[in-house]
Amino acid sequence: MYNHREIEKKWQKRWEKEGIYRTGKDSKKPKYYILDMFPYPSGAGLHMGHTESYTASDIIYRFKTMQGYNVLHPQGFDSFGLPAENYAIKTGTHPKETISMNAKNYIEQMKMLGLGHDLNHLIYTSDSSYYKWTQFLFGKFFENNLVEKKVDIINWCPSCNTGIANEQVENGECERCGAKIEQKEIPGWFFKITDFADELIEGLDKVDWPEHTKKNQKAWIGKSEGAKIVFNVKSQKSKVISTLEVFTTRPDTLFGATYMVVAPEHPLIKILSTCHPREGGDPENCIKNYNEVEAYIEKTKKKTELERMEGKEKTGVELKGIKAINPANDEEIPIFVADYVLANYGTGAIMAVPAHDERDFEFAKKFEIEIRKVIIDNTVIARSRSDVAISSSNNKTKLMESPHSIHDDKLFTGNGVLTNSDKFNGLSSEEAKEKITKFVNGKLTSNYRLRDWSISRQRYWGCPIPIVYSPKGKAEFVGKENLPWLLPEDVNFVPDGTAPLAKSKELKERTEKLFGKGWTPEVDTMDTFVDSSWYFLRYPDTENNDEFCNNKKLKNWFPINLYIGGEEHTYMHLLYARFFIKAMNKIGLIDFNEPFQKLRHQGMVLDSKGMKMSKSKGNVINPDDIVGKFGADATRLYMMFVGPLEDKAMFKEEGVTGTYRFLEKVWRLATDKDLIDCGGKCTEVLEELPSLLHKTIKKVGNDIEKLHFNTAISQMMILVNTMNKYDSLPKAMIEKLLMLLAPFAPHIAEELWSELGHKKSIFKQKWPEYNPKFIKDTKIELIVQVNGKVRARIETNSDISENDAKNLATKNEKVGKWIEGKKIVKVIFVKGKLLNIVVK
RNA sequence: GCCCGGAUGGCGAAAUUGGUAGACGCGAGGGACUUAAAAUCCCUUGAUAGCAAUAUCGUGAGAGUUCGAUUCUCUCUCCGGGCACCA
Repeated sequence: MYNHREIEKKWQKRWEKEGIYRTGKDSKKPKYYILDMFPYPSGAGLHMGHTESYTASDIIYRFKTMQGYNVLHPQGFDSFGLPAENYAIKTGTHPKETISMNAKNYIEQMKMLGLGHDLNHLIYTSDSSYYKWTQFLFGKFFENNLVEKKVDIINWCPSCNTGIANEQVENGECERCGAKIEQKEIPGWFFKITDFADELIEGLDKVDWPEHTKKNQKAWIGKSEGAKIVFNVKSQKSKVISTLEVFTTRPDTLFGATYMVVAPEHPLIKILSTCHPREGGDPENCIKNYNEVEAYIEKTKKKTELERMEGKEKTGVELKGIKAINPANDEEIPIFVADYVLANYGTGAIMAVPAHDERDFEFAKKFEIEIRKVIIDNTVIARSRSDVAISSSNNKTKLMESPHSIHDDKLFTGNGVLTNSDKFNGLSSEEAKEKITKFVNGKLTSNYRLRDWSISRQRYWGCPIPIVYSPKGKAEFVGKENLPWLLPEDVNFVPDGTAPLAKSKELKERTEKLFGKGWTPEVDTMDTFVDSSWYFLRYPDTENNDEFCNNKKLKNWFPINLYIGGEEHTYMHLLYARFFIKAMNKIGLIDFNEPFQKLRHQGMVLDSKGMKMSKSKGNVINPDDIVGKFGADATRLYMMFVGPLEDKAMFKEEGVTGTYRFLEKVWRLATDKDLIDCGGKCTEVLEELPSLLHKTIKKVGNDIEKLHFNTAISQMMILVNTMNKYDSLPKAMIEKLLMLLAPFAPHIAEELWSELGHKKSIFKQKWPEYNPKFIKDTKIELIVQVNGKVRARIETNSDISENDAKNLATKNEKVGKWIEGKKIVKVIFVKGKLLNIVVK
């Protein structure tokens, strides 16, 4: 009787004792690095999503090992982060303890699932032996000008009392706590990820990632090409008092710019708000309606992002007393402040071309600003031309005036041909972009949606930023010799608006002791995404105290062959990690520039009705319960069988029954049948089996390689169902089956393998090879179609010729019915498969 | 609104390059074994008509290309996810 409880425990113990999961050293075998996204050790433990993706990577690990690779299959914990800190605030338990307790539970669960991670080389990002190197890398970035401190408008979570990255804002709410995000100007550290924007786009071309993931990441970086153009700003006294730079993707429409807009946060407003004679200005040289403008700015500040989204109607206030000069035609145009222009995209100011931009169009109509058409729709021209040809008047000027009047208020946002643009008339948009930009001394350039990565967090449970400030306020790296720059222990981290580390006496004293009186420590900690941006570099060399990873090991193990994890990490983790690798490559720390050669996602695991699992809904399924009931092998098998890895999976317990039954069948096959030891002559013993076995060997191998685990399992089911029909079976055949099954259901495979008398683990066996000789079918069912419809199936030899097939088919009674009295127009023959007779 | 996915039986799904639609599993129905039940085994299971052989229809809808379309092209509908005034 198949008793999963007994055998799974037994083998888990034995495997651990024998250390079969340890990565081999200085192996001559080729390397394979399979990586899981490491978990945050939460109190809830592993969930079904982990079960799915970790099983997938475990199958790959065991398969590649059996194929003769030296496989690195590590695991660790992303153990810094808010939940443990919040829990500490609530209960007083130090995050360290929470983390270690939870991690212990995770490890037990991973063992329970039979996952073959090398647990002797675990990583905890909150361990000083790890974050020492996070700090080292920060120092390297600092020295190489890849990180800078700047005051910027950042997203501020008033509940967490900390700044957060753009990527971590959801619907205007904090991703972690749900509080409404405010915009706040605070100083903080930023990684210069935007320096790598182009490389981050280009690098995607050389990695094997899902196409949609690449597309999404590219869209997130958001490159758009256009020009930067400077407008002069003058006062009532006709004096140029300032300039306004804009970014536009449509410099070809410059002649149609009839007003300008600055974002409420734009510095120009402040600069022109007060015009004291003392500052060389006078009241005639500034914004005359500043009170009104200020009121508008205050109003937008109070608007939450949600409210801004709801009220799509354009609002704004004209900056009275000043005008901008359109550099193309020297016309004076009004300047507005309006919240439809964003402070942190482009230059925070736009030239508005209402005739050719939807938003500007709306705004201009509301504020009654001139809508000047400067581009004509090509396709309309083409149409007009033919109209004109009919009326035999092929005059270009006439064409441009009618049916499109120059001052009409139709909106057209596409590219076309220029009009009303002085000497540029008649040029295409493409040509004009370059020429007009040059004409006004602008610069063709690219702009990105991607922002620099704000990493400062005013939290306790994170990696301390290894920076100290001189008495004059100059920031300096603490130096490699002072790493790890320890997270202080004497901190009460209940949030009160000041950064927790600022309350540490020890940190302050440490800083003064090492650097001198008046020196102060940086009190912010790093975003936890910094920790997870390089963890995979540490795995090959977790014990190394002198380097983050030994150079030889870096050369051996990277890039990572396969990375499996959720699609939700496309914009943050996967982008940040790629940035880290590119930055480190630039500094010369590593010699590759893409970390993850191949990436695959696992889909979400939903409940049986297709709902997301959540505590509040009470529909969370705990892997422990399922494994307790059906065993790890049946659970693993089900998670893989339910559908393609990347698809969403609905978890149904009856489904696990199915894979459990399958394992019982395998068990009986190996224990109840007469096993024949027929040496090399097994193929002669039974008719259909050798062919099916070899087809199965081929399919299972290919499917694992493609991560099509569901079809690999169904193929094994077919084999088992067929084998089950026989009372006696060649022992070698059972053994091959067990080897195929081993990566999926390791415990039962190992148990039966040892029952068959083997002393050495099944995972030390070489992956079976198939013999093409047995795969080739000699007999086939030839499909005969008439006009594309299947009319007969004729058993025949697989190598039948077209002529023979045709004769066979036309003689066939069933086929005859359909071609009788008709003329055969054409015959299509697909060798070994199909014959299609086309009749009329 | 834009971007990215997806849509195949009662359900999860499968289908090399355009070539037998529905493999495999679940569920359901029937049968065998059993005093009985569970377990196991066998049969049936896309729809319609028919005792049956068989025929017609059928991969979200509509069109197109083709001897032949789940697969390729176009248009549309619905569902899921992401982004959201990106200049």
